Amino acid sequence: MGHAHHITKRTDLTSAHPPPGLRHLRGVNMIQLQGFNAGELLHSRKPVILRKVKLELGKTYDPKAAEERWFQQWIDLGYFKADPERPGPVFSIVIPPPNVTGQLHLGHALNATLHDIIVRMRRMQGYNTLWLPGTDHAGIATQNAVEKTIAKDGKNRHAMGRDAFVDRVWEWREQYGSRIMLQLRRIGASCDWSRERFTLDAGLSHAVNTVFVELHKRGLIYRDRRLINWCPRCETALSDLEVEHKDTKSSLWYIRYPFTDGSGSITVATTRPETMLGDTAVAVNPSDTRYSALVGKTLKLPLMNREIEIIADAAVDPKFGTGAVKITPAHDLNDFEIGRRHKLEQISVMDTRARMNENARAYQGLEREAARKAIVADLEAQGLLENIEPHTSAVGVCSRCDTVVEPMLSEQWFLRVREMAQRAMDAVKRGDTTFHPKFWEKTFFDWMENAYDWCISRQLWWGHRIPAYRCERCSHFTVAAERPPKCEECGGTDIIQDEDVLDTWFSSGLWPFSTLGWPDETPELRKYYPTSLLITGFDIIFFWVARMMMLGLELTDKVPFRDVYVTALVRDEYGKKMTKTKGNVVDPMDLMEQYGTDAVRLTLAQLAAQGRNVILSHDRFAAARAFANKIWNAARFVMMNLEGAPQPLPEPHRAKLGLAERWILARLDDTIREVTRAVDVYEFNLAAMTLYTFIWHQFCDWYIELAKDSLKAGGDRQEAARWVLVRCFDTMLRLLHPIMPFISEEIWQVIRPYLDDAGLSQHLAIAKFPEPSADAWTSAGDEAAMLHCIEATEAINSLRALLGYHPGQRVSVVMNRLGQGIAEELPGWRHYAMTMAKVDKIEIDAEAPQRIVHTVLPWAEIGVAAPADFDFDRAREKIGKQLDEVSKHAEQHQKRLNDEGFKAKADQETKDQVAEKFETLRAQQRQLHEQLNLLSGSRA
RNA sequence: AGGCAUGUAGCUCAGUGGGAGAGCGCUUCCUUGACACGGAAGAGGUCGGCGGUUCAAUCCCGCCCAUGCCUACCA
Repeated sequence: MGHAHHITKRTDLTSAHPPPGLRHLRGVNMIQLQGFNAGELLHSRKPVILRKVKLELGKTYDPKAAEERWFQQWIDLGYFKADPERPGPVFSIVIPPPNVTGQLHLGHALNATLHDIIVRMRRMQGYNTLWLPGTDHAGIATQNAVEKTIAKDGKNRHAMGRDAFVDRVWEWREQYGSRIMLQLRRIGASCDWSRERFTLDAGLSHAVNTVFVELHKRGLIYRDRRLINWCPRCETALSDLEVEHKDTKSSLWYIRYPFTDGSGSITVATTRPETMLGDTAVAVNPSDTRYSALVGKTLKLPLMNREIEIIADAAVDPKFGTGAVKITPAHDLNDFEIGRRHKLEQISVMDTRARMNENARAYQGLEREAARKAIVADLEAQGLLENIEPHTSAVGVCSRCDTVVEPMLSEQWFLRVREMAQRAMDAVKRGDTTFHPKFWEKTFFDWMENAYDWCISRQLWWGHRIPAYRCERCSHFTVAAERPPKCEECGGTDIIQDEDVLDTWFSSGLWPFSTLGWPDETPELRKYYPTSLLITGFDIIFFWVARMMMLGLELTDKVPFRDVYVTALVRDEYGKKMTKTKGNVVDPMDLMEQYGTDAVRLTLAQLAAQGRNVILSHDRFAAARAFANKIWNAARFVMMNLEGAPQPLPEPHRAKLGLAERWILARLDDTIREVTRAVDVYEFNLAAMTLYTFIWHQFCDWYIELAKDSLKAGGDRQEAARWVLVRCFDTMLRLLHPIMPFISEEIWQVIRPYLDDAGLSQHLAIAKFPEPSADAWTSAGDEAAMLHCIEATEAINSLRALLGYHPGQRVSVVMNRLGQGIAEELPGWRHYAMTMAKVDKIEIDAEAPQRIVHTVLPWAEIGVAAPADFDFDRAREKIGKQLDEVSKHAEQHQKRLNDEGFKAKADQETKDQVAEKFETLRAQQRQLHEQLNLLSGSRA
């Protein structure tokens, strides 16, 4: 609900533009394709060639038109299809498969955006690129979802029977399984959609069976009876990872256990009185002198009248409770271990739904909680309850249904992980696989070092049936990919397949190679495995990344991916995790509707800094939408000025480029370098920021403004400006395309006819990614000149505002005390500054007339004539402030220069720099003093 | 209980061993022929605290505080 209010609020604030439904009334962008219409293009299955595009652009960018226009064309033309036969460097990536029943949430949107950015960039850079999409059957999650659904019709899976229920789940999958894939297309994901996989596919199931049989043969998969985590609601075993710990307020009960000889009692403290029915000992620490005399004594277990012994075990903490612990090997992992050491009997007192069983005698049939109450009451009645203390402990609950997990004795299949974990850690230590950000490697190692064997069997119906066959005669399990004719142990033919299925993460763990055709040596496997990169959230490093590393190395002898980029977790604007129960889930589909897909993608890329959280704010999306609109309008400007221009535009001789042209082309090269570098090292936010700043604050704010004159001038200047505008736009759009694919393609198609068509692709989606020019566009002198131009412009504008000039009014400027070389460079830029700051004349070293307010730059004094009614106190205030600032800095530099340590230890280059800077600041300081005096003189 | 991360402008976040940045918000002015989802000019910060290393620390190191997350078999 919270977020909905904010969306509404934002819409209200910006009511200047209509809600999405009414958008068509205002700035609809109309790109008319001669000979085709967009509807036809969208539905055409045949390759389409765009010949000529005429532009009639509305004032506001309409994302929907572009989004509908291009995606289907890209697909139809097969741009995203991977061909293993194609030569060239490889970039491959498999999607973290979303659950079939899921729909796109912001985590997916972020993830897909980052995938798509790097995949599109690599594709444009000429890599043989594969992005493989697919979904996960998500065993327990999906089964629970379907159970909930059928419960509404009063049905349950047991009544339906296994086959009918599984059919029902498949129906569900048919219904919802493709929803999230369609939503990924909406966000622009350039996957090879012809290679979509599902973890229960025939191919992947074959891989799963193969792996199970192979790992069993290697002795890594085994069957054992031990204490496992059991969800009494789902009625299945769970892995350690599927148990969440929640701090729960409860009590610590102190219970007296009388000695059988009647000589007194020992008091134990427990958080689970109901399991005492299964106690088979009481343990104390061997070094605990309070109890050392009692070890070996027998006790009468209250309520059960069973004899148990006092034993000594080092695992007991003498400081907790009374230092004496009741031991229930069948219901507590710690007790299970102690029980094994002391060969204690294991008495299970609950059934699979956590109700007390026949071993609980009088309490049989009670739920856990009811049994607890009854037992505590009975103990109290017998005077055996010594004390009750409040106590908070971390209770394990099922991560899928929140039911309190019960440690249960059960026979299950396990995967031995220690050796595989070691190998995975070694691979990361060697750098075969690298985590980004690096600190996640520590998390990975921590878990790997402590990994227990993985319980991989589940008492569920939805999943990969375990390829093991139990003999009815001797109970031996024969493991085989196909149903064996007879028991391998006794030769009995009465064998049935294990009812259980595999943990869903078992098949997910094979995903990077099973999707490429493993165990067959397919061309895809040869070409694309190991994959280049895995992008995923940190919440599944253990569940998924670790398992893929272990299984990949074990089965293919290769790491499954070279790099792992761990994304942050998307949170709401209050920093809270988004959950359905909190109702703070923001639907990315709504965001795309409201702001446009490209704006959503840009925002997610900007927020994808290498931290842990991505906090959403609607203002960010609005800013990204404004940016899209800015680009759109820049395109309108360019197109307006290409009226009648030749197609393609001829490239002007370098000598005909003005300073502004050379400067913007140099900035463009900087941008190419920075964006490429940033994406290479997965700094998506930097790539986004770099483009944003270049396009808005360099290209639009400066170059477009400076080009206006040239465009009006005609001739060579017009030709050069047109060419530079188009070249910048072309390059910008190519750089932008990975982040904002729709608007960039939309505009690129319009400017495409003006580009040099040698080797030019039909669509931006497969155009070549830019590389910086071989030769620098600017000299050092050019750079200095433009810097001075910008500083002068800003200084004049600042003075204009101070002096209260109307923005349209032209002013006259005087420049005094020009620094070294300024007079020579000035002719190159003075007209730019005059345009940008609305100046009608600049006088150099003019006889300073009265009523001029100067500002002092390090390389010149710039003055603007004040209007007749100007109050000079305001100017004095401003100059005074400037003087304070400069004095402060000068003082800092002087202090540093006089510092003995600095003189002795700083290197010469630094010293020279500081000394030079100090001289400049001193000069500036003197001039500002003079200005202040002059202003005092001007007051009258 | 351990581990990891974070702490910079009102908000959301970049950033760097030598003069503190962006977006949004705020103030003032402006509909000028691309764009008011715009333009110009501003205000606003002891860079969480305390120590240390260094000629020099917002940045490196240590401790502390706050917040978030993960892990954990104190019954």
